[in-house]
Amino acid sequence: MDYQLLADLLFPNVTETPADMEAKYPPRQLPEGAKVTRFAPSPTGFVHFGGLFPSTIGERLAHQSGGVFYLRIEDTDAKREVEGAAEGLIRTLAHYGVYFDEGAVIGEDGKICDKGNYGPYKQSERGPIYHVYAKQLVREGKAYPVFTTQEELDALNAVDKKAEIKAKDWHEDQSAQREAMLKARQITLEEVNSNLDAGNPFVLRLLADGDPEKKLPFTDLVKGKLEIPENDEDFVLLKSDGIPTYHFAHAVDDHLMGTTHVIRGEEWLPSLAKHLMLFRYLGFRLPKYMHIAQIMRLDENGNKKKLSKRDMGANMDDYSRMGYAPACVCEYIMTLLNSNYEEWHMQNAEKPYTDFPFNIKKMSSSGCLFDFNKLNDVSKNIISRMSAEEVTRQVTEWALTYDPAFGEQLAKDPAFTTAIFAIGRGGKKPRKDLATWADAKPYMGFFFDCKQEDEYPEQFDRADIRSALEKFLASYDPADDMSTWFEKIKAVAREIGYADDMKAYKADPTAFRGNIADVSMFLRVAVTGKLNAPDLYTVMQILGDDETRARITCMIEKL
RNA sequence: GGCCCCUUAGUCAAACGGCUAAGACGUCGCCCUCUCACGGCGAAGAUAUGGGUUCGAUUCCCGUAGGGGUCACCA
Repeated sequence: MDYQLLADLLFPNVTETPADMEAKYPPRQLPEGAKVTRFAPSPTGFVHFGGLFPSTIGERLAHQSGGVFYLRIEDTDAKREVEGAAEGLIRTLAHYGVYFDEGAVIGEDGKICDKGNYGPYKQSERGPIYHVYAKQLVREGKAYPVFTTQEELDALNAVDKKAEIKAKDWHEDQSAQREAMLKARQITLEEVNSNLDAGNPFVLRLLADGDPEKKLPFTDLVKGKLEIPENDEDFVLLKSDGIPTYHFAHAVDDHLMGTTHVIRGEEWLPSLAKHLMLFRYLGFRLPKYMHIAQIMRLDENGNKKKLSKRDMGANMDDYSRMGYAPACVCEYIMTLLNSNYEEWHMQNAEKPYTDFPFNIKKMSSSGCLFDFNKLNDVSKNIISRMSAEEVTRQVTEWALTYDPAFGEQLAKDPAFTTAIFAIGRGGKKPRKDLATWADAKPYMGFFFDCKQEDEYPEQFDRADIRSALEKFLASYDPADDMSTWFEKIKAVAREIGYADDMKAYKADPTAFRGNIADVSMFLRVAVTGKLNAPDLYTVMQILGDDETRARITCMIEKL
């Protein structure tokens, strides 16, 4: 077989050589130790948690080392591409602090464009580059074409691959495939010519020289030492439309773009042997690999499953809707990424997570379950340390989008809203009431809208309650300081036969009709409509004399 | 089914072969307390399993089981 002739037949228009490519995309000039990483999504939908995870790692590693983090759009499957997905991806990522130095960016016109010297950054625009290397492989006898008629191709496209594979017998299928592969390798120049003349499309397959009986030692930065069987599958390099498969594009792009660390999900581990082979065939230096464990969820049988796009908590846009602040999600991700993050954070509470020295060695090699409990805890801590102004701003912004009526109430008087969120904030032991912005309404909505959410417990005499409210009203003075205010409540308690001191009450409960906590509760329900609320003195202060009295009066009338 | 990866409490996880196996979240109890929240104290709860190597194994090796992933002209 004359491989040079075959190469010219297959790629008559390719005149450039790999050397030309190398010259066009020279190695990056970066300081020692600088890492070049990328996020390479296929634009098939929204960003999900499982995508934010590796992109955060890439961002951290690159920026922490003075390297480059770039975005490459892997749009080699036109069938699955979703219009506008890439733009959405970039915006969502930016929302979570993942920004790119280079690659596909959103231009002033709102459309995707390139930034950087190693583009194009959309794989669909890199066809000629792939073809240079494809031709080279053919020239060296390392790749060969397999022709298909248009009808066969249509039939191929029609079947649901995944369903088909599940249904068939693996053994039988494998030997059949192997046989077909061996046969396809025997293609002659005559056959190539006649197929080309007939206008039949072809795929380019790699001529695999591996023996799966032999194990290839490999060190993954996350998984550690691995043994992978050599690849013996003549996998597809170029699809019949001339567009590369992931495998081929990965090798060419990450080589030319100078990626030093390939960060991807562990679902790529089974095809790693293919990639090692490709890099070897192409004469490319191998990047470091980090195969990170998947984020899992529990299925209905209690088994762990890969967190997939349809799952609750997968779509990052859901977090916005649920009212999680981006900073909280980022921190939660950091706790999953590096187990010592929390410890560091406790000692460096005021520093941003980007100051944390992220360490590859601290990454877990096993998949973790997504835990809303933990997210909420992380979230409460962060929000508890925010200023009242910041909370007001963010809650208002969230509510205006997802609960407009409430949002407008919050926005009407920002000083009032801020005063509410300032309750119990700022000290060493701040309140932790909010995990999400959506928690705000149940927490402090009563300031705007006093619904009777909770009833007085049955055991209390309505006459006692009425009497307590009336007596309080008679003595209430908004100018009182907190202890005076409380003394007055104590006085009310005594007057209606309730204990004004909890210790005295606990010592002999039968001596009283109730206690000071009960009296406070009478007031609380009247003023807030709830059994539980933040400090009642402050609540009354914020509500103001008129509103406080109005609410208590209203309750007295209802009793 | 073949191959690969993974396995310490419900969850996330420490413990370069060496105490009584950390810590955090969650759960429960007590304290503080005008309720809630915060905070404090405490409790329950784990090395999947069987062998080996070793004075000694969560740690190293082998088997088993369980879980996950993957096996496309998808990424």
